[in-house]
Amino acid sequence: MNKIENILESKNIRVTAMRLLIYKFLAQKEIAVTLSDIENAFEKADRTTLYRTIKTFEENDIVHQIDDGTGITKYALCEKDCNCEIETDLHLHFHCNNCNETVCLTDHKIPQIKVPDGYISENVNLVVKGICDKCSG
Amino acid sequence: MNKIENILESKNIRVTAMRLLIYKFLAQKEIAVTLSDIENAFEKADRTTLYRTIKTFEENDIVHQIDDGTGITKYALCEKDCNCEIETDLHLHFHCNNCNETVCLTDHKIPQIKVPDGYISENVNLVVKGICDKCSG
DNA sequence: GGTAAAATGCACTTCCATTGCAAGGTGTTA
DNA sequence: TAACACCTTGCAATGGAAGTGCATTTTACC
Ligand SMILES: [Mn+2]
Ligand SMILES: [Mn+2]
Ligand SMILES: [Zn+2]
Ligand SMILES: [Zn+2]
Repeated sequence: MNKIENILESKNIRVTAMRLLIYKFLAQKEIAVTLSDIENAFEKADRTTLYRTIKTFEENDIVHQIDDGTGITKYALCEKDCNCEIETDLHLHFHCNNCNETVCLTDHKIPQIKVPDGYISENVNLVVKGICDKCSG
Repeated sequence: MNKIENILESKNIRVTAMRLLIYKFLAQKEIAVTLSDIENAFEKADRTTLYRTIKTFEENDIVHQIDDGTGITKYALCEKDCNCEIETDLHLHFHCNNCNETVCLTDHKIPQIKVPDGYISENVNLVVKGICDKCSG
Protein backbone atom coordinates (compact mmCIF):
# COMPACT_ATOMS: atom_id res chain seq x y z
CA MET A 1 0.00 0.00 0.00
CA ASN A 2 2.34 2.70 1.22
CA LYS A 3 4.98 2.31 -1.39
CA ILE A 4 7.35 4.99 -0.19
CA GLU A 5 7.56 3.47 3.25
CA ASN A 6 8.47 0.19 1.63
CA ILE A 7 11.16 1.75 -0.45
CA LEU A 8 12.75 3.42 2.54
CA GLU A 9 12.53 0.29 4.64
CA SER A 10 14.05 -1.80 1.89
CA LYS A 11 17.08 0.46 2.10
CA ASN A 12 17.15 0.27 5.89
CA ILE A 13 16.33 3.91 6.24
CA ARG A 14 14.02 5.02 8.97
CA VAL A 15 10.68 6.30 7.83
CA THR A 16 10.18 9.86 9.00
CA ALA A 17 7.62 12.48 8.14
CA MET A 18 10.23 14.69 6.53
CA ARG A 19 11.57 11.91 4.35
CA LEU A 20 8.16 10.93 3.13
CA LEU A 21 7.37 14.52 2.24
CA ILE A 22 10.61 15.06 0.39
CA TYR A 23 10.28 11.80 -1.45
CA LYS A 24 6.77 12.73 -2.56
CA PHE A 25 7.96 16.13 -3.64
CA LEU A 26 10.69 14.62 -5.77
CA ALA A 27 8.32 12.04 -7.21
CA GLN A 28 5.81 14.61 -8.37
CA LYS A 29 8.48 16.77 -9.97
CA GLU A 30 9.43 15.82 -13.47
CA ILE A 31 12.58 17.86 -13.44
CA ALA A 32 15.75 17.81 -11.41
CA VAL A 33 15.57 20.05 -8.36
CA THR A 34 18.06 22.03 -6.34
CA LEU A 35 18.27 22.13 -2.60
CA SER A 36 16.81 25.62 -2.75
CA ASP A 37 13.81 24.29 -4.63
CA ILE A 38 13.16 21.86 -1.82
CA GLU A 39 13.79 24.60 0.70
CA ASN A 40 11.15 26.77 -0.90
CA ALA A 41 8.69 23.92 -0.93
CA PHE A 42 9.18 23.22 2.77
CA GLU A 43 9.74 26.55 4.37
CA LYS A 44 9.07 25.30 7.86
CA ALA A 45 11.84 22.75 7.68
CA ASP A 46 15.46 23.50 8.33
CA ARG A 47 17.79 23.65 5.41
CA THR A 48 20.23 21.28 7.03
CA THR A 49 17.61 18.62 7.48
CA LEU A 50 16.66 18.85 3.84
CA TYR A 51 20.31 18.70 2.88
CA ARG A 52 20.98 15.64 4.98
CA THR A 53 17.81 13.96 3.83
CA ILE A 54 18.88 14.32 0.24
CA LYS A 55 22.35 13.06 1.11
CA THR A 56 20.85 10.04 2.79
CA PHE A 57 18.74 9.38 -0.28
CA GLU A 58 21.78 9.76 -2.45
CA GLU A 59 23.93 7.37 -0.42
CA ASN A 60 21.19 4.80 -0.67
CA ASP A 61 20.63 5.16 -4.40
CA ILE A 62 17.22 6.70 -4.01
CA VAL A 63 18.23 9.89 -5.78
CA HIS A 64 21.15 10.72 -8.00
CA GLN A 65 23.03 13.93 -8.19
CA ILE A 66 23.17 15.93 -11.42
CA ASP A 67 25.83 18.40 -12.33
CA ASP A 68 24.34 20.26 -15.26
CA GLY A 69 26.99 22.94 -15.43
CA THR A 70 24.97 25.66 -13.77
CA GLY A 71 27.14 25.34 -10.70
CA ILE A 72 24.24 24.29 -8.54
CA THR A 73 23.82 20.66 -7.69
CA LYS A 74 20.53 19.14 -8.70
CA TYR A 75 18.86 15.92 -7.68
CA ALA A 76 16.36 13.56 -9.18
CA LEU A 77 14.78 10.32 -8.11
CA CYS A 78 16.36 7.23 -9.52
CA GLU A 79 14.25 4.99 -11.66
CA LYS A 80 13.15 1.86 -9.94
CA ASP A 81 15.71 -0.85 -10.50
CA CYS A 82 18.17 1.71 -11.72
CA ASN A 83 21.80 1.00 -11.15
CA CYS A 84 23.28 4.46 -11.13
CA GLU A 85 26.66 3.09 -10.28
CA ILE A 86 26.84 0.79 -13.27
CA GLU A 87 28.39 2.57 -16.19
CA THR A 88 26.16 1.02 -18.79
CA ASP A 89 23.09 2.25 -16.97
CA LEU A 90 23.98 5.91 -17.15
CA HIS A 91 21.51 8.14 -18.89
CA LEU A 92 22.10 11.60 -20.21
CA HIS A 93 20.77 14.86 -18.84
CA PHE A 94 19.39 17.78 -20.73
CA HIS A 95 19.62 21.36 -19.55
CA CYS A 96 17.42 23.96 -21.21
CA ASN A 97 19.18 27.26 -21.79
CA ASN A 98 15.82 28.97 -21.97
CA CYS A 99 13.76 27.82 -18.97
CA ASN A 100 16.83 26.68 -17.05
CA GLU A 101 15.27 23.35 -16.23
CA THR A 102 17.17 20.10 -16.23
CA VAL A 103 15.62 16.74 -16.96
CA CYS A 104 16.73 13.14 -16.90
CA LEU A 105 16.51 11.47 -20.27
CA THR A 106 16.36 8.08 -18.66
CA ASP A 107 15.85 6.12 -21.82
CA HIS A 108 18.75 7.79 -23.55
CA LYS A 109 21.72 5.83 -22.35
CA ILE A 110 25.19 7.20 -22.75
CA PRO A 111 27.03 5.55 -25.63
CA GLN A 112 30.27 3.75 -25.08
CA ILE A 113 33.07 6.31 -24.98
CA LYS A 114 36.56 5.44 -26.12
CA VAL A 115 39.44 6.72 -24.03
CA PRO A 116 43.14 6.55 -24.90
CA ASP A 117 45.29 3.58 -23.99
CA GLY A 118 46.21 3.58 -20.34
CA TYR A 119 43.06 5.39 -19.29
CA ILE A 120 40.36 3.49 -17.45
CA SER A 121 36.80 4.73 -17.67
CA GLU A 122 34.71 4.23 -14.55
CA ASN A 123 31.96 6.75 -14.97
CA VAL A 124 30.62 9.15 -17.53
CA ASN A 125 28.74 12.40 -17.14
CA LEU A 126 26.98 13.66 -20.24
CA VAL A 127 24.98 16.85 -20.25
CA VAL A 128 23.38 18.25 -23.37
CA LYS A 129 22.43 21.90 -23.33
CA GLY A 130 19.95 23.47 -25.65
CA ILE A 131 16.24 24.10 -25.89
CA CYS A 132 13.78 21.73 -24.32
CA ASP A 133 10.58 20.52 -25.92
CA LYS A 134 8.40 22.88 -23.90
CA CYS A 135 10.48 25.88 -24.98
CA SER A 136 11.09 24.93 -28.59
CA GLY A 137 7.39 24.58 -29.45
CA MET B 1 59.06 35.61 -32.71
CA ASN B 2 57.01 36.36 -29.60
CA LYS B 3 54.12 34.12 -30.31
CA ILE B 4 52.06 34.88 -27.25
CA GLU B 5 52.08 38.59 -27.96
CA ASN B 6 50.85 37.81 -31.44
CA ILE B 7 48.06 35.64 -30.17
CA LEU B 8 46.86 38.30 -27.77
CA GLU B 9 47.10 41.01 -30.37
CA SER B 10 45.22 38.95 -32.91
CA LYS B 11 42.35 38.87 -30.43
CA ASN B 12 42.60 42.61 -29.80
CA ILE B 13 43.63 42.05 -26.20
CA ARG B 14 46.25 44.28 -24.69
CA VAL B 15 49.53 42.61 -23.95
CA THR B 16 50.34 42.93 -20.27
CA ALA B 17 52.96 41.29 -18.09
CA MET B 18 50.32 39.43 -16.11
CA ARG B 19 48.64 38.07 -19.19
CA LEU B 20 51.86 36.83 -20.67
CA LEU B 21 52.76 35.09 -17.43
CA ILE B 22 49.40 33.45 -17.07
CA TYR B 23 49.38 32.36 -20.69
CA LYS B 24 52.82 30.80 -20.28
CA PHE B 25 51.71 29.09 -17.12
CA LEU B 26 48.72 27.56 -18.86
CA ALA B 27 50.81 26.57 -21.86
CA GLN B 28 53.34 24.67 -19.82
CA LYS B 29 50.65 22.84 -17.85
CA GLU B 30 49.33 19.77 -19.51
CA ILE B 31 46.31 19.59 -17.27
CA ALA B 32 43.34 21.82 -16.64
CA VAL B 33 43.90 24.25 -13.80
CA THR B 34 41.72 25.93 -11.24
CA LEU B 35 41.86 29.56 -10.27
CA SER B 36 43.49 28.47 -7.03
CA ASP B 37 46.24 26.74 -8.98
CA ILE B 38 46.99 29.97 -10.75
CA GLU B 39 46.74 31.83 -7.48
CA ASN B 40 49.35 29.58 -5.91
CA ALA B 41 51.63 29.99 -8.87
CA PHE B 42 51.47 33.78 -8.72
CA GLU B 43 51.26 34.63 -5.06
CA LYS B 44 52.20 38.22 -5.57
CA ALA B 45 49.30 38.85 -7.89
CA ASP B 46 45.80 39.64 -6.76
CA ARG B 47 43.20 36.95 -7.11
CA THR B 48 40.81 39.31 -8.85
CA THR B 49 43.31 40.10 -11.53
CA LEU B 50 43.91 36.42 -12.17
CA TYR B 51 40.17 35.87 -12.22
CA ARG B 52 39.56 38.64 -14.70
CA THR B 53 42.49 37.64 -16.84
CA ILE B 54 41.12 34.15 -17.19
CA LYS B 55 37.69 35.55 -17.95
CA THR B 56 39.16 37.75 -20.66
CA PHE B 57 40.94 34.75 -22.12
CA GLU B 58 37.74 32.80 -22.00
CA GLU B 59 35.68 35.48 -23.72
CA ASN B 60 38.23 35.60 -26.49
CA ASP B 61 38.45 31.85 -27.01
CA ILE B 62 41.97 31.59 -25.68
CA VAL B 63 40.99 29.25 -22.89
CA HIS B 64 37.91 27.16 -22.36
CA GLN B 65 36.19 26.38 -19.13
CA ILE B 66 35.87 22.81 -17.92
CA ASP B 67 33.27 21.54 -15.53
CA ASP B 68 34.59 18.16 -14.49
CA GLY B 69 32.07 17.59 -11.74
CA THR B 70 34.38 18.43 -8.87
CA GLY B 71 32.47 21.65 -8.34
CA ILE B 72 35.50 23.76 -9.07
CA THR B 73 35.80 25.38 -12.45
CA LYS B 74 38.91 24.51 -14.37
CA TYR B 75 40.47 26.10 -17.41
CA ALA B 76 42.72 24.97 -20.23
CA LEU B 77 44.22 26.63 -23.27
CA CYS B 78 42.32 26.09 -26.46
CA GLU B 79 44.07 24.36 -29.28
CA LYS B 80 45.12 26.65 -32.06
CA ASP B 81 42.36 26.90 -34.60
CA CYS B 82 39.94 25.34 -32.16
CA ASN B 83 36.32 26.31 -32.40
CA CYS B 84 35.09 25.72 -28.90
CA GLU B 85 31.76 27.11 -29.74
CA ILE B 86 31.10 24.73 -32.61
CA GLU B 87 29.36 21.66 -31.33
CA THR B 88 31.18 19.32 -33.67
CA ASP B 89 34.52 20.54 -32.40
CA LEU B 90 33.89 19.63 -28.78
CA HIS B 91 36.33 17.22 -27.25
CA LEU B 92 35.86 15.18 -24.14
CA HIS B 93 37.51 15.66 -20.78
CA PHE B 94 38.91 13.05 -18.47
CA HIS B 95 38.99 13.38 -14.72
CA CYS B 96 41.18 11.02 -12.73
CA ASN B 97 39.59 9.80 -9.54
CA ASN B 98 43.00 9.00 -8.17
CA CYS B 99 45.23 12.03 -8.77
CA ASN B 100 42.29 14.38 -9.20
CA GLU B 101 43.72 15.85 -12.37
CA THR B 102 41.62 16.71 -15.39
CA VAL B 103 42.91 16.67 -18.94
CA CYS B 104 41.59 17.63 -22.34
CA LEU B 105 41.39 14.74 -24.74
CA THR B 106 41.48 17.06 -27.68
CA ASP B 107 41.54 14.41 -30.35
CA HIS B 108 38.60 12.57 -28.86
CA LYS B 109 35.64 14.43 -30.22
CA ILE B 110 32.25 14.03 -28.66
CA PRO B 111 30.02 11.75 -30.72
CA GLN B 112 26.71 12.91 -32.04
CA ILE B 113 24.16 12.63 -29.24
CA LYS B 114 20.54 11.94 -30.02
CA VAL B 115 17.95 13.87 -28.07
CA PRO B 116 14.19 13.30 -28.07
CA ASP B 117 11.92 14.99 -30.59
CA GLY B 118 11.30 18.60 -29.70
CA TYR B 119 14.65 19.00 -27.99
CA ILE B 120 17.36 21.06 -29.65
CA SER B 121 20.97 20.34 -28.80
CA GLU B 122 23.26 23.34 -28.77
CA ASN B 123 26.15 22.19 -26.66
CA VAL B 124 27.44 19.03 -25.06
CA ASN B 125 29.58 18.47 -21.99
CA LEU B 126 31.10 15.03 -21.70
CA VAL B 127 33.33 14.11 -18.79
CA VAL B 128 34.74 10.65 -18.30
CA LYS B 129 35.91 9.79 -14.81
CA GLY B 130 38.27 6.99 -14.00
CA ILE B 131 41.98 6.36 -13.74
CA CYS B 132 44.42 8.27 -15.90
CA ASP B 133 47.39 6.77 -17.68
CA LYS B 134 49.85 8.02 -15.09
CA CYS B 135 47.89 6.43 -12.27
CA SER B 136 46.92 3.19 -13.98
CA GLY B 137 50.50 2.21 -14.80
C1' DG C 1 53.76 64.85 -22.27
C1' DG C 2 48.62 64.66 -22.02
C1' DT C 3 44.48 62.14 -22.38
C1' DA C 4 41.02 58.43 -22.40
C1' DA C 5 40.37 53.76 -21.90
C1' DA C 6 41.72 49.55 -20.04
C1' DA C 7 43.96 46.77 -16.39
C1' DT C 8 45.01 46.04 -11.69
C1' DG C 9 44.50 45.80 -6.52
C1' DC C 10 41.80 45.92 -2.40
C1' DA C 11 37.69 45.36 0.09
C1' DC C 12 33.54 43.50 0.26
C1' DT C 13 29.54 40.63 -0.91
C1' DT C 14 26.84 36.64 -2.18
C1' DC C 15 25.77 32.01 -2.70
C1' DC C 16 25.99 27.28 -1.95
C1' DA C 17 27.88 23.37 0.50
C1' DT C 18 29.18 21.41 4.74
C1' DT C 19 30.00 20.57 9.79
C1' DG C 20 29.62 20.59 15.20
C1' DC C 21 26.82 20.23 18.69
C1' DA C 22 22.82 20.14 21.41
C1' DA C 23 17.97 18.76 21.60
C1' DG C 24 14.27 15.87 20.27
C1' DG C 25 12.45 11.07 18.61
C1' DT C 26 12.25 6.28 17.87
C1' DG C 27 12.91 1.65 18.52
C1' DT C 28 14.77 -2.07 21.38
C1' DT C 29 15.54 -4.63 25.32
C1' DA C 30 15.53 -5.83 30.13
C1' DT D 1 7.32 0.63 31.16
C1' DA D 2 11.61 2.52 32.09
C1' DA D 3 16.19 2.98 30.54
C1' DC D 4 19.25 3.13 26.92
C1' DA D 5 21.49 3.59 22.51
C1' DC D 6 21.08 5.36 18.23
C1' DC D 7 19.19 8.19 14.70
C1' DT D 8 17.11 12.50 13.20
C1' DT D 9 16.36 17.33 13.43
C1' DG D 10 17.38 22.30 14.26
C1' DC D 11 20.42 26.06 14.98
C1' DA D 12 24.65 28.33 14.47
C1' DA D 13 28.69 28.76 12.33
C1' DT D 14 32.24 27.89 8.88
C1' DG D 15 34.56 27.48 4.38
C1' DG D 16 35.28 27.90 -0.43
C1' DA D 17 34.58 29.74 -4.68
C1' DA D 18 32.54 33.23 -7.68
C1' DG D 19 31.57 37.79 -8.52
C1' DT D 20 31.28 43.23 -7.95
C1' DG D 21 32.36 48.40 -6.86
C1' DC D 22 35.58 51.63 -6.77
C1' DA D 23 39.99 53.86 -6.49
C1' DT D 24 44.59 53.59 -8.47
C1' DT D 25 47.88 52.37 -11.92
C1' DT D 26 49.17 51.24 -16.49
C1' DT D 27 48.72 51.26 -21.43
C1' DA D 28 47.81 52.90 -26.10
C1' DC D 29 47.39 56.71 -28.85
C1' DC D 30 47.60 61.45 -30.23
MN1 LIG E 1 19.12 11.57 -14.15
MN1 LIG F 1 39.38 20.86 -23.04
ZN1 LIG G 1 13.04 24.86 -21.51
ZN1 LIG H 1 45.55 10.21 -12.27
